[in-house]
Amino acid sequence: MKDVAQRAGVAVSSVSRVLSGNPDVSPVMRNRVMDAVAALGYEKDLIAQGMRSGATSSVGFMAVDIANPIIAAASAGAIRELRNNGYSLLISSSDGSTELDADYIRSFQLRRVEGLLLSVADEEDVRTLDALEQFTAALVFMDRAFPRNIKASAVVYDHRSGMAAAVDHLLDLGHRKLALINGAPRVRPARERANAVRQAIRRVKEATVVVRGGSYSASHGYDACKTLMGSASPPTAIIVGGNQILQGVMAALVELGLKVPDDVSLVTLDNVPLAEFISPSLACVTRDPVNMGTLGAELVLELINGGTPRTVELPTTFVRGESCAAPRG
Amino acid sequence: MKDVAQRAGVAVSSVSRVLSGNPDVSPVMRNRVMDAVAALGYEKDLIAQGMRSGATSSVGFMAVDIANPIIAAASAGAIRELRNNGYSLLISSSDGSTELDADYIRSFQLRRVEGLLLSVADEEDVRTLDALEQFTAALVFMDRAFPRNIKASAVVYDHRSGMAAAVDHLLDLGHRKLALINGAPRVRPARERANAVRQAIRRVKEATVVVRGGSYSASHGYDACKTLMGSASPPTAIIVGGNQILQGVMAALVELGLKVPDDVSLVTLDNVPLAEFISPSLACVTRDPVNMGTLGAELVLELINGGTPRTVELPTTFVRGESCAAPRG
DNA sequence: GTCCCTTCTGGAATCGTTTCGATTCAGACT
DNA sequence: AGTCTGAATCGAAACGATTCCAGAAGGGAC
Repeated sequence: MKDVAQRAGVAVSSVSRVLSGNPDVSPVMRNRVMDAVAALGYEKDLIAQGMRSGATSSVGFMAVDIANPIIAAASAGAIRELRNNGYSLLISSSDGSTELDADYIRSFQLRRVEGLLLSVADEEDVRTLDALEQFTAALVFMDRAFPRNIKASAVVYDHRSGMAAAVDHLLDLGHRKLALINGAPRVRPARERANAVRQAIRRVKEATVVVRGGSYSASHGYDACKTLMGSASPPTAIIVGGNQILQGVMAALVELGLKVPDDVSLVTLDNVPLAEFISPSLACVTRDPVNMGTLGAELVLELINGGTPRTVELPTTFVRGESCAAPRG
Repeated sequence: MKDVAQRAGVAVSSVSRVLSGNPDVSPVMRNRVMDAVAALGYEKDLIAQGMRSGATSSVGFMAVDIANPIIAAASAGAIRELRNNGYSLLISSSDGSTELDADYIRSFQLRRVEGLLLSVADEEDVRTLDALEQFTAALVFMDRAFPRNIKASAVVYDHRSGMAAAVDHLLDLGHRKLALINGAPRVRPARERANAVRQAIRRVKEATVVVRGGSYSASHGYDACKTLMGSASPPTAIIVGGNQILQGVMAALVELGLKVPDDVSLVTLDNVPLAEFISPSLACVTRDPVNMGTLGAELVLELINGGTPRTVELPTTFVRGESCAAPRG
């Protein structure tokens, strides 16, 4: 910029005014500066701008696992929305480690992001909560609960309605012994699903449900499924709380020689792309993950521009499939 | 930092020295400064540091579609590796738009990233190439070819060996009319696959292959499959060049009432998580996408630290499946 | 006591912008 | 001619850190 000023024979402040579209510049000045800019191939330095203005035009995105298709889709939505508003996205992936979660929050803070979209690995982790309390920029939780003292917006799914519809369907088919193989109970979605299922089942007096919490992993699905199906009175229907878990469940069912839906009915989560070609087709509770990212980005921009925190709820839908049938006998 | 200096009764330069681990500080000075830092809750400003030193400790990641599971997995690998070296990752997703590609490259440049990992949407696009020539930081291409005049490292897949093995298998089963429903020919992987298939088929004189290029989309797969199978002499085996394309192909086959492998054999790409539960099991050419991200990150760090550009090749493997059988008759 | 050397510390310049107050100058008015 | 106004421009300070240079102590050796 100094070079540009020198070449144009003007002061750096004038160059800055021209480049920032300040109206107090004469046409002749504008031309001289623009010529010099073109001649020297000058490019502004966003770092220096950010340093001066305090606005880095960047937002952080904290995911448990960016390779998870649901989260990847959400990030794609956020990237799009933020790009349209001149913001860049810094992404992290904690791989489920709560220490990394806390570290990342601090790291984003040091980088002076203007906002943070996050799905923490554990809502109750002290280190994470500490880091969040220190955090000063805009905060938007994605499908997570957070303590009152933290001022933040949130975008959450209405897991209850989708789950309730699934349970209703199973009850209507005649199932009375259900099981939910759930994810980590320390995050909102798993809690909501468990609560929804427990509540929906009350409609039929003699119906019962077993909830098996664990991690969002194939191994948890595998173990839980084997245990459940090997018990004295196994469930006639299983609701699977995550696409990773599903893999383990499917593997376990194959090993046990159990057929879906003949031996056990199955409801799963988040229709993954090729699932429609699995036979029998899988009944599932779906949602629009891209939307979560888009909305999250909108909320964070709102906060950055001085808006007040608010929570937005997105729907989930139950989709029937051949994997659900009346129980035997 | 000024506040810290004032509270400790020392100069800012001394505070900086203490905090940056400069050996020229007395223990008493160190203690006074550290006390003041703790008392004031001081946190360094990475923006200001970056401005002064020119090192932003950030790297860009440019994907065609971050929601694609392969790319998402690669980004997860890159994030992990970069995090371990103190770098943050800025992610973009161009949704296949070449203009956005060029814009993003410039945007990363303005943000002074120290390196860029990228998969461009079109290797030959002029605007993209222009932007790349202007780009001054470290450059690592992910499974893309690039012109000689651009100094960059690259991590590429050996698509040929996996594809050749697939073709060999089909030829051995007796197939003589193959088809490859391919992605966009303006990027390396699609070109490599097409070339590999054309070359491998020569082993058997009377064998032929039709290559149908297009986009990496379900609709392309659907259209191409319908056209191919509706032709006078349809192929007896189809190789599908992408997981999005596969969806369209599967849908088309269902509509046409064609059974795999009875009516047509199928080889696909990039075993997606639940594919193993699709019946018949899908033969596919697989690779390790996380590795691409990890290696890409290593290469970019190498360049940042003054290393010379180099290209690393990763293997692909053909995995047999029930979707391949001898052709009818 | 002087000189030199080492060790530590302070002050100032610097990175690339933006912005504020000051300055210049042309033209209008008295 | 003198004063005033407003537009256009300039110079300098500031953002928050790092780093170089100079200088101040302190310790030994003579």
